[in-house]
Amino acid sequence: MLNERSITVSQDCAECPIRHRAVCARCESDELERLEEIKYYRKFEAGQTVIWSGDRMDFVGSVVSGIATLTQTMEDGRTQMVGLLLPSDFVGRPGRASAAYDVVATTDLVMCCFRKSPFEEMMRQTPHIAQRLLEMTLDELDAAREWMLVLGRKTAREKIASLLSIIARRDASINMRAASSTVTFDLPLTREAMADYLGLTLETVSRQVSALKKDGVIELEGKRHVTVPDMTRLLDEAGDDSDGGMFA
Amino acid sequence: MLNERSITVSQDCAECPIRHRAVCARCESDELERLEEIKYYRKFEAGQTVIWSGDRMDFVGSVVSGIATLTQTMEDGRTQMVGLLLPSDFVGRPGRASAAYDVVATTDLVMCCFRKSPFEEMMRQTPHIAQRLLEMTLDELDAAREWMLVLGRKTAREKIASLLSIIARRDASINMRAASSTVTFDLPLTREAMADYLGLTLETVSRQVSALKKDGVIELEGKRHVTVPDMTRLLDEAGDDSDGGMFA
DNA sequence: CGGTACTCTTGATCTGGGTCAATGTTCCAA
DNA sequence: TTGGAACATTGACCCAGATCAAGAGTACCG
Repeated sequence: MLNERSITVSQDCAECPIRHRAVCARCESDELERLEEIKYYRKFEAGQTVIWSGDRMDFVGSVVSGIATLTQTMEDGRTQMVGLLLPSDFVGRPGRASAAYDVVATTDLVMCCFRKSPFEEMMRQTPHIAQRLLEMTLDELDAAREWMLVLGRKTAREKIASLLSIIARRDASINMRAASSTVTFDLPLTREAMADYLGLTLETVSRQVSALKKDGVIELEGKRHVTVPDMTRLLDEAGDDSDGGMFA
Repeated sequence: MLNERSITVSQDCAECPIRHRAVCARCESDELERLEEIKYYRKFEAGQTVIWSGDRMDFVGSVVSGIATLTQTMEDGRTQMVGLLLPSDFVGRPGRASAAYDVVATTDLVMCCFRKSPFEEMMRQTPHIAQRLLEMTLDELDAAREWMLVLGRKTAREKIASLLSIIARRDASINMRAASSTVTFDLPLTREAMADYLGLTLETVSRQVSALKKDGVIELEGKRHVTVPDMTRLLDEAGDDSDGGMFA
């Protein structure tokens, strides 16, 4: 969830490099071969549900392209997004039979899945897979805790700025114009999804986005295309301590 | 953080059983011996800081007795607790040099620590330690995400009830009177600490605790000693879906 | 085209929880 | 036994964000 995971695409595993790197950092050939045997792809359209909370989940996997969300819902319908799954992020829990959250594709989505029991077996035999997974899980835990601060203590404006910062930062490597701090990206979420992530209502999200626009912190082209003329300013609005250790 | 970790005390590692079980579920004798070599104890008084966010952290460890909190603070002083460390909970991150959060003892605290680099070395050599740690980290991640729902979507009253539920549940095995759903425990946190955990102010915490008392959901003896006459009622107030999968 | 179904924006009003302030309760130390 | 420090309660008032309501784009389909 929202970590910077310096995934370098390896030449040796051409077909599905991101997942292999995500699962097995060292990418040794025999392991890759074994992973190859138990893997398969699944595609989803924007809006489709990958899995419902409580359903049997007999695979683990990672996002190849597109974006998915992890959400929890209370009986009365209040929902909270608890994770945003971006390419290379891992889903599923070795050693648990059913899904703990709803996983929904917010854009068209391709996932690379591994059948769970052979994957678990392989994890038992291949120590550094468990170590890699531990590393990734610790990153997610940090991200979740960072988000607890956002949810518990930030104002609506700071929340929006925080969300925009992470999305911007993750696209930064791709879109940042050299020597400038200008960043441009497309919002992969509706106002409602943003609200669910931030613990706000969609009206408040809309108002605060408008306010940030009016104040020149961001520029909007259409509803979804965002330009941040000055990232420093945005980070400042987010209330992050300078550098923005957020999601690092 | 707040997971039920069915730690059974093993006879073979009498001196410091909880940590060994926490770190190494299978508890084989040669590994225990190696852990023994690199472990040491640290004691803290209530209120002492174990480590400040950003400080070099050259150990990992787990809580033997007492309670510690994990908190983040913004420059302007707003603070959010992101974890509650109870006996058997693990602290520290293999592969990271500095602490990400302030760790503070809220009661007298004993920790069992392992020097980080030999521990990491051992983890490399002993696969199931990494697997055990992965399991624990996944539990913590679930707990953190569960808490995101509390912070983002629950009302003040529900937040208080949620917090009381977890504390009650964790003490349940010890204090629950057979065949009754009555639970009694001491709050290990000040009103302010509760507020920091719940994303509220201490005044609101105080008011809601009083309200739950007035409505007969809880009984108070002094400020800290709580009796829950009917756990079902409390869980209901917390808005948890029936069973209370929370922190399970 | 015109319709209908989303998604988003904006306004008006209400309210839960924050803020400010005063008072209570323990408990310890002088 | 009294003073003070830390923790807790309670009241009065206020405001950020929720709620309710009315449009405005935008896109797709018959």
